[in-house]
Amino acid sequence: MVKKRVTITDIALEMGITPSTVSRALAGNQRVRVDTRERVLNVAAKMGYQPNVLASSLRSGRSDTIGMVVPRINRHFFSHVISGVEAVLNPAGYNLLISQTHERQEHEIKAFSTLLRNRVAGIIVSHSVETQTFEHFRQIIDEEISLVQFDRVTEQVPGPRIVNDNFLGALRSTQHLIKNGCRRIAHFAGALHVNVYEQRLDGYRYALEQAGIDVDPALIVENCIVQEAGMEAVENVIVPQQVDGIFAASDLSALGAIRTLKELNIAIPEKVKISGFANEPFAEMIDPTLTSVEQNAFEMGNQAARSMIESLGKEDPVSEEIHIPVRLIQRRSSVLNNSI
Amino acid sequence: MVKKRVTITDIALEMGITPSTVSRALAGNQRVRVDTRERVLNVAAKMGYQPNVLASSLRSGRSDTIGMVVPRINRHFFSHVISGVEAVLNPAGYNLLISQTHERQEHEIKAFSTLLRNRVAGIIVSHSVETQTFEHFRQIIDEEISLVQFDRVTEQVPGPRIVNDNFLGALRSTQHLIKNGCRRIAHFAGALHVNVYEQRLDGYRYALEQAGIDVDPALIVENCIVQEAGMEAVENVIVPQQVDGIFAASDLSALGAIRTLKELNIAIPEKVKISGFANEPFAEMIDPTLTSVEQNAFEMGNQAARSMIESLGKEDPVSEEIHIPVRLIQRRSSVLNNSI
DNA sequence: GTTTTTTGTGCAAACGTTTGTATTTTTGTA
DNA sequence: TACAAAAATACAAACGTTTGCACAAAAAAC
Repeated sequence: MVKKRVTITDIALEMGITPSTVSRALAGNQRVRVDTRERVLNVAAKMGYQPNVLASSLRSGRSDTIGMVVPRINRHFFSHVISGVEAVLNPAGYNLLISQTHERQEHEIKAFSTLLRNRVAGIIVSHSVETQTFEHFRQIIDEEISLVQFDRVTEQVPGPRIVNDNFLGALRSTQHLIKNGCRRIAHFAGALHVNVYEQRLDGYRYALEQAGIDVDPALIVENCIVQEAGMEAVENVIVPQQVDGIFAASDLSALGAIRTLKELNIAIPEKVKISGFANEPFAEMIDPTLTSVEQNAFEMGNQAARSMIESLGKEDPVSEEIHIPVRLIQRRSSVLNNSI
Repeated sequence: MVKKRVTITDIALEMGITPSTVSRALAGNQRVRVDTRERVLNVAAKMGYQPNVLASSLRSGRSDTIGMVVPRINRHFFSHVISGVEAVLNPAGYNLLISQTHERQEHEIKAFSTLLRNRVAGIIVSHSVETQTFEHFRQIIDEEISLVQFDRVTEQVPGPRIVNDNFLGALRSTQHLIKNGCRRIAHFAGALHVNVYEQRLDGYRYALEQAGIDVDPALIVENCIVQEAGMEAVENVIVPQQVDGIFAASDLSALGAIRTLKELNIAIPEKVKISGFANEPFAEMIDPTLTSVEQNAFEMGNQAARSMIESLGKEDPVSEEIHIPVRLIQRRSSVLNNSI
């Protein structure tokens, strides 16, 4: 099904010179005369030459393809990170090979394998929620392929980690609820072995402690990040425990809570104040609008790409952690008066 | 930066056999004895062998990488199509190389070039909004690379086209407004050189004609697909023209209209009924909830991938058009009583 | 027991580049 | 004009596979 394509040998034959000269001319090598370079470029263009990246990478041992492994491409946050990575990598001459894990470690392992087989120069990854062991990173590290982690990361693997300031976001968010009069504040947490949810819980705890409020374990709802979980939590925790504030680690569970509270005619924000996390697009569209912590996914992608490019130039990976600032966006779900 | 990796030659040396036998064993070739195959597999696993796709593709002339070109990765619709493509392609052993055009034809051309250089087996593409000429598809066609178009497509390029049933969606949507009592129905259209928007306009027109309602050009607002455009259109068209129904080609412009109408205290759906297109996640979250035409992006991706795989097996491309069914979802923005 | 067929391996070339080294051409200098 | 130095080009090997063909050993047929 594939036609034969024009190669540098074809160009060389056409011009009566050698493939090596053509190669050097195309590469902009200094050792080829200016006018021959221009002639080569002309003939190449005329013949519709497209360099064969496979052959080039094979011979040179260099690759301009970066692999990216994310839980789900079609999640708002991740698709924006991807976009941010692409925005930096493409102009720099790199391509992106993308795999999704669907939150399965098994798929993560397969994805790594595929990327290694494709001889990517580096891998940008955010762990699947299942991922708690890291032996499958061994091969990447052993083969000295640059590795950049973002969002869901671990210190057990070397290389740069690009993360949101989850702790600060949670801290500010909880402080905001306290400042607005909440005293019994619940937390909808995620899976606590994942760094982002652990840190959000820490921020929540710290805010309470600073304010002299006891942390009540009964008010911490684990694995509460989807809408349905938020709904159930209202029945099981919010109402029985007489909660007056909710800091949700996810906008979706916050949404679930809002919906159920509205059904029960419990006034938001009068009776219960709510803030979420991620500032999903719907946060400003629902009624009441949802206070949330904005995380700059696009910028996170930019930074991940920049760290990757930097890593590619270095011998040994630097295991720094880079924080992308977050911002609390106050909306009606947590503020009484109409001043916002 | 890249360590030397284990090759089939290393395996062959280790076992005292020949690289060709190793190659055949790994490929599952019949001509190699069963027990040697198993021994090879064992040694390969033990040595941590990862086949070099570059070398393999270079030699065999075959590629298991598919390129995908979309306007924007981080748009809800496209990210779901990508996900759908991936869901079919990955299990079939293909990889996805993704580029975004940011709606620029110039980037589309560059993306094609990149994919060709990477010797992809096929390209799945949805045009940028700028794309009105198609010479840059020439090279893809000439090199006999499989091409599948989706959503934004043209008949000027051969190969399968996977599209939503835009006409039917628009027809049903407009009929729905008519059935609910609207007589002066405006249409927020997109760029009419793009097939999807053209077809939505056609569906709108056809519905009016069938109902014996004159099509008033003053009620057709072109290039009205972002929120701001919807807002402006309320001031410029909806109010002055005493419109009682809006069929928007985009949920975003519908949202803009809703917001401005609410500001002007014009009751929805009592005074103006509205329906959008795409069924974005926010459609069921805003107030009032937005009637919209659901398009199955994930399924569209599945189908695009299936068509691609099919194309790869064929000599000549079949230029069929495959329609993904759409569904009108009735919500409060267009229906008076509470029965929905 | 010899010949034919089958089965399993090995050999070597090829895919399209890049790149170290050798060779030729050009340039500069005496 | 001759000669060395510098510049430009050519040669050939290599990257890691795949694959047609040759070949040997084993199995089957006579």
